Amino acid sequence: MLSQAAEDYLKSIYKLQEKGGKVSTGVLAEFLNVKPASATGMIKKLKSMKLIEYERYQGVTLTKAGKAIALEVIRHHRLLELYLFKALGMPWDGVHDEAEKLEHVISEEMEARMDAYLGYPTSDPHGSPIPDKNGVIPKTKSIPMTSLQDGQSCVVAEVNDSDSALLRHLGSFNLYPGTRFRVIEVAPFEGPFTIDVAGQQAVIGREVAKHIFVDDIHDT
Amino acid sequence: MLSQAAEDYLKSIYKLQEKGGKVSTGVLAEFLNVKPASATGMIKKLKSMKLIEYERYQGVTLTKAGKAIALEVIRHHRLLELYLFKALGMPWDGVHDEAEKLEHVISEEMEARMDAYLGYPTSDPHGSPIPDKNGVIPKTKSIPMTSLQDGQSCVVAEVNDSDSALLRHLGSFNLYPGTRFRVIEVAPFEGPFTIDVAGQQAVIGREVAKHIFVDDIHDT
DNA sequence: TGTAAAATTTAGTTATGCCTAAATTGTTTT
DNA sequence: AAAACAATTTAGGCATAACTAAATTTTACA
Repeated sequence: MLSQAAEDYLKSIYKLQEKGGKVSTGVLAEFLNVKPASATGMIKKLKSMKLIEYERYQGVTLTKAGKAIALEVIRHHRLLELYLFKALGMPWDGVHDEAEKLEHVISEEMEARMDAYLGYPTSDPHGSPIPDKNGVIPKTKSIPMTSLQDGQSCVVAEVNDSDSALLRHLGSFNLYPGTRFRVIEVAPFEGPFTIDVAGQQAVIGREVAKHIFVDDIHDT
Repeated sequence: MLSQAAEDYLKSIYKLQEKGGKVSTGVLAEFLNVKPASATGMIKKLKSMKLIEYERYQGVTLTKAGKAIALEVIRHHRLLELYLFKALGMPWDGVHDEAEKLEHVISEEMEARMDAYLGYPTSDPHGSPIPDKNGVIPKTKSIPMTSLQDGQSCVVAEVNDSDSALLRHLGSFNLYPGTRFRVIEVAPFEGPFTIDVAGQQAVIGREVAKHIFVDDIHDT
C-alpha cells in the first residue's frame, strides 16, 4: 500500500499536469507546502515505483499506473465531499477538509456504497467532475467567469473547493453550481463584476471571479 | 495532535485496564501486535505527555486526560460502526475494520452529525456501549454465555467485534444483539451448547460462547 | 558567450514508530 | 539465599518523510 504522502504527491502532480504538461519540482513543492528538497526525495521514490517519469531537472509526468492512483484518490475525495454534503448535511465549505483526510483511508467497499447511495453522481458539491470506477472523467466545457462580458447570462459550473472562506463568501450570494446569474456590468481596468442572482445584486472582485467557472452562456 | 499509534495505545490500555487494573508492558505489546520493547518506547512518550501513570516494571494506568482520549477514540469507533451499518448498509462483520481506520481521522463535527443522524444511540451493532460526548458509558449487566444452564432463555447483549469470521458464523444462526434464544442442552465436560433460535437449532462451541454476552435470563 | 540568478539536487539532520539483541530487574524454585 | 527463568528495559538500527545548508545544473541576460 502507498503512503498518504505518496498519494498526495500523485494527486497534486495530476492536477498540476492538467494545466501545463510536465510539473517542475518547485511548483510541486509549493503546491504541497513542502520544501523543494523534500519533493525531490519523494519524486525519486515514486520513480522507483514506476508511478512517474522523471529525469533530473526536467520535471515529472505520471505514468499510466500513477495516473490511475491519482484518479482513484480524486474519486474518493469528490465522492466523499458529495456524501458528507448530502447524507450528513455538512456545509459545502466544510466538506473539503474532511474529505482530504478520509480519502486516503476508505475501502473500495465504502467507496462503492457511497457511490450507489448517491446514484452514481458525476460531480461534487463544487461542480468538480467525479471520475468513475475506471478513472474516466466526464468532460466539461466551462470557462472562467473572468471572460464574461456585460449583459451575458450563465450558470455556475464549478468553483475552487479548497478555500473555505471563499466558499462562504459565494454562499452569501447564493452562488452555487447550477445557479444562473447575469452580468450587469464589468468595471473597466480589470475592475469587479456586478451581477444579478435571482433578483439580488452582488459585486464580485476579479480575484474571486478567477475561481468561478461558468457554463451555458447567453447574451441578453 | 496525537499520533494514530498513540491513540491506539491509549485505547488498548483502557480496554485491558477494564479487566485487571494495571496493564503490563507484555500484555499491552501482545494486544497491539508489537514487541515489548516497542511498547516501552511508546509508554515513555505517553508518560511524558501525562496521559498515563507508569513506574518501571510496574505496569501502566491511564490518567484522567489519557482516559478521556481513550473514550473519545472508542466513541468514534462505535459510532462509526453503527453509522456504517445503518446508513451505508455495510455488513456487521465488515464495519470493525473500516471504523478502525476512520476513528483516528474524523472531525468532531462529523462525530456530532453521525450521532444526531443515529438519534444519539447507546450501543453499536455488536452491542458494545457507546460513550456519550462527555465520556460517560451506559452501564450494562450482561454475563458470558458460558455461565448459562440447560433450559435457560436469554437475549444476546454483546459480542466481540474484532473477529469477522466469528461474526459471520453467528450471523449464519441469526444470532445478533437483541436476539432471544433458549439453551436446550449444555454438553458435559466443557462441551458445546445446543440452543434454539426462533425455532432453529444451533450448536455453539465453548470457544465461540466465550465471546457472547447475554442478558435478561429466564428459566423455562 | 560568459556570468549572475534561479531552480534543483545532494548531503546530512531530525522525529516517529517500529524492530532485534543484549543487559537488567524481578520472581520462583530448590 | 542462590540459581534459573520470565518480564522488562536499554541500546542500536531501519524506514518514512520532513527539514536546512551547500553544491550543482539550468536559464536568462548583457
